Amino acid sequence: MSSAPSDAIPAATPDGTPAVPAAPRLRFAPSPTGMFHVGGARTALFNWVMARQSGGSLVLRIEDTDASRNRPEWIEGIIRALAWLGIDGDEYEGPYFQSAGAEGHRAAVDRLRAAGLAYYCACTRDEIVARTGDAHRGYDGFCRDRGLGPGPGRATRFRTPDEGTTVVTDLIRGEPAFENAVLEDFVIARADGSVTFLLANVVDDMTQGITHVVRAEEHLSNAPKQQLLWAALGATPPVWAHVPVIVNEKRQKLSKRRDKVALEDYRAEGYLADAMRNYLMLLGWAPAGDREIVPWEVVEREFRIENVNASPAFFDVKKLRAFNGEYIRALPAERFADACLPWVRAAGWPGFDPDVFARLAPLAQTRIGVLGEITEMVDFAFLDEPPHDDAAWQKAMKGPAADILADAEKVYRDVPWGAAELKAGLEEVGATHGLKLGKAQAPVRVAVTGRTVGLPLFESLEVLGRDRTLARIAAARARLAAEREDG
RNA sequence: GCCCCCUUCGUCUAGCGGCCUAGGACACCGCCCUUUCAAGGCGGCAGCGCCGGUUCGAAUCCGGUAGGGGGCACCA
Repeated sequence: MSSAPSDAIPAATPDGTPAVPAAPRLRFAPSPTGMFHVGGARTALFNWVMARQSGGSLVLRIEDTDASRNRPEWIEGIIRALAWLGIDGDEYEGPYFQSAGAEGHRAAVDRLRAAGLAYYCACTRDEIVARTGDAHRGYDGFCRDRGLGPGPGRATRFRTPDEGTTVVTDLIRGEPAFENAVLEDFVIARADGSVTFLLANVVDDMTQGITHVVRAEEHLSNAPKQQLLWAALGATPPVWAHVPVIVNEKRQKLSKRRDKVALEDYRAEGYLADAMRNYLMLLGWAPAGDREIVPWEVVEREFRIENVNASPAFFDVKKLRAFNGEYIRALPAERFADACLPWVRAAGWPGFDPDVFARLAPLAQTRIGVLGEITEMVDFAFLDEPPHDDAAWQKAMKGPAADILADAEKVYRDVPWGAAELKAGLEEVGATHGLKLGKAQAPVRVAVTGRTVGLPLFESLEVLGRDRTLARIAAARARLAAEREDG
């Protein structure tokens, strides 16, 4: 993080007021209530890039106050996923845990109450709904001026102003204005004394010196409430940036239940971190010029939060996959082979041979979109018999297939064992049956690899070796003969 | 119902008053290359939601309208 502070991130003062901290402080504050998802990843990336390009800092805060929904493995999942994307431990301060700040949170609530800016409320949800007749009407202010003291079942509400407007300065959306009158008196502390998100989040941002809050759009309506809290607590609110949500094909916010959103899942399928983060950054933003696939340095240099599109972006797995293919192809051959190893090993083939794999891998590099697909490309070489695929068999083993196989077996018995010779040999075989190579290779391919499509055939045969190739052709001939007899 | 946000090809975007008969990418469709399939090359299809206004001139500015989205918990 050597670069000098730049003007990349607009300062924290909307209007001429002085004082902006020299270095911006940003934060990523996920709550560990499930698998870390792509939306969170994008938000983290945005924050990270902004911190780096401005010479500021990033803090990671785990908002773990809802004990019933948190799990330690999800916390680890967040940290692991961030590291995968390049945001490892020395890229941020923390992780801090929100649960550790409970004392400060309560103190803030006490201060607010002492100042008359918050009050005890004894209303239950049912009572409120019964009075307002609408589950979405918000709090009606029933306990506002009852002067209630502490007691069982009594939450604490923040007293929102009756008049005026709260204007939120947002780097992406301009200055959304909210009438204070429509802001309900929201709960800041539950009956059991624990504080809610709205308050804890603000207190933590304050104590951690956060100057820029970059988070998902779903929080936009929380911003005026939180800004009021900042002011009530005597601090200058941060600059906000609410990034548009990521949506599915139905244009709805990605949901853990409906959509495939876990970063882990994509990683497990064989998406490369570089491809993923490049793609994620392009959701709502684009580098200068007609470029999309760019080195991370370019992203860090050119990204501007103000240029992020304010409308929701569709998470297009097809495009992600295309990006991934580009990144896979750009890998040096050895790096590609190494990158595939986890999937290849997980396949558990007893006959696996790293040297054979190293020879096959380059042939597969232009043929897969995600690393996980490597197994179906090379499995034939490590199984005792080619994989079974009836559809492929039916398609290839008709017409002159039996004769081609017979001739091929004959020729391959003593042709010099090299791809070029194997190709020439089969070309000749095909010619005697009036077939071009494209047709003639089909039965051999299915006989040896079990599939109708795959790696270049002759190179594959070369790697497989004469004995195994011949054995497979013979086996296919036998099966064909048996089928003919049956009917 | 209330509040807020959003609106360029199917999708992600470039565009920030004339360079736009709107550019790129993914997807899709052709053709070429070719041992299958990819990759690669070439070409094609396709868009400024709508209505007013401002202006010599609008995708770009303003106002409406329609549509979409987010939020409205003692969750975060």
